[in-house]
Amino acid sequence: MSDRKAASKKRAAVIKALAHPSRLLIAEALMEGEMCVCDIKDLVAADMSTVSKHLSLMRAAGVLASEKHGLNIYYRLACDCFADFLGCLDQIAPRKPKTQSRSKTKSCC
Amino acid sequence: MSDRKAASKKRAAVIKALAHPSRLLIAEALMEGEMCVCDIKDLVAADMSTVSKHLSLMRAAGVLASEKHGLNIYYRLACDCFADFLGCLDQIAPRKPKTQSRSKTKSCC
DNA sequence: GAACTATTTGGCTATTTCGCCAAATACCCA
DNA sequence: TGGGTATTTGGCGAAATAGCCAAATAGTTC
Repeated sequence: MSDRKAASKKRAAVIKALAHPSRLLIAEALMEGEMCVCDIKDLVAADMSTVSKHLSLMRAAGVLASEKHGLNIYYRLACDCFADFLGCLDQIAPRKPKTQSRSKTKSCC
Repeated sequence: MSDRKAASKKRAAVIKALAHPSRLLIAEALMEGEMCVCDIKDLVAADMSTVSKHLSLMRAAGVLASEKHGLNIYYRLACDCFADFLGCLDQIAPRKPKTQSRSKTKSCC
């Protein structure tokens, strides 16, 4: 695979790491601060192994970092810049559907 | 599906719309200005129908808008905020792998 | 209106992703 | 060392996605 294509795929992988409802939820929660896997499991309400795989994927993409404290493993965002990332997302798809002040026509930016 | 879950899925869909090498390439190109489908087809070097489906998906997610001028249909970004979005991406996964000034260890933010 | 061009849609197969279960691993503490 | 807790990994079936071809559509020009 060409360098250019590999880079393109890597970049897409980073986005893919957030392109799933559960993973997006995790990323949003981690903006508040780090969490251990068991808490994240409660947050997304899925099987432990499913959550673990989501976290592994996100870490592999460079989106998350993890660290062990005592018995638990804590995950946190690897990058501060997600505020920008998610801010843009909010303009296109608001977090709370009912709170949308304007009409149904998507009025972005 | 609950409102909350639907919103979450919609938000993920927006990100998904960029989570593919070809679609990311298209979005990056459109930051320079609008393009017609045939030019985009040359850009991503794929079958016309494949490109069209990518574009439809991105428009459905609210990422792109389209307009007809003469014979051609022109697509453009529906939102200015992608600069932030992609700026964050650049911090995690640089556009050009070789130009990476630091060592291989990912030093984000 | 017929031929032509640009784009979209339908249908199909191949590939990838998802999420559960069960098993494995890692690590702490008695 | 051995039991216990937290997390990861392997495997599998189900669902979603990708990309090609062929056919349909829309709109233009003659």
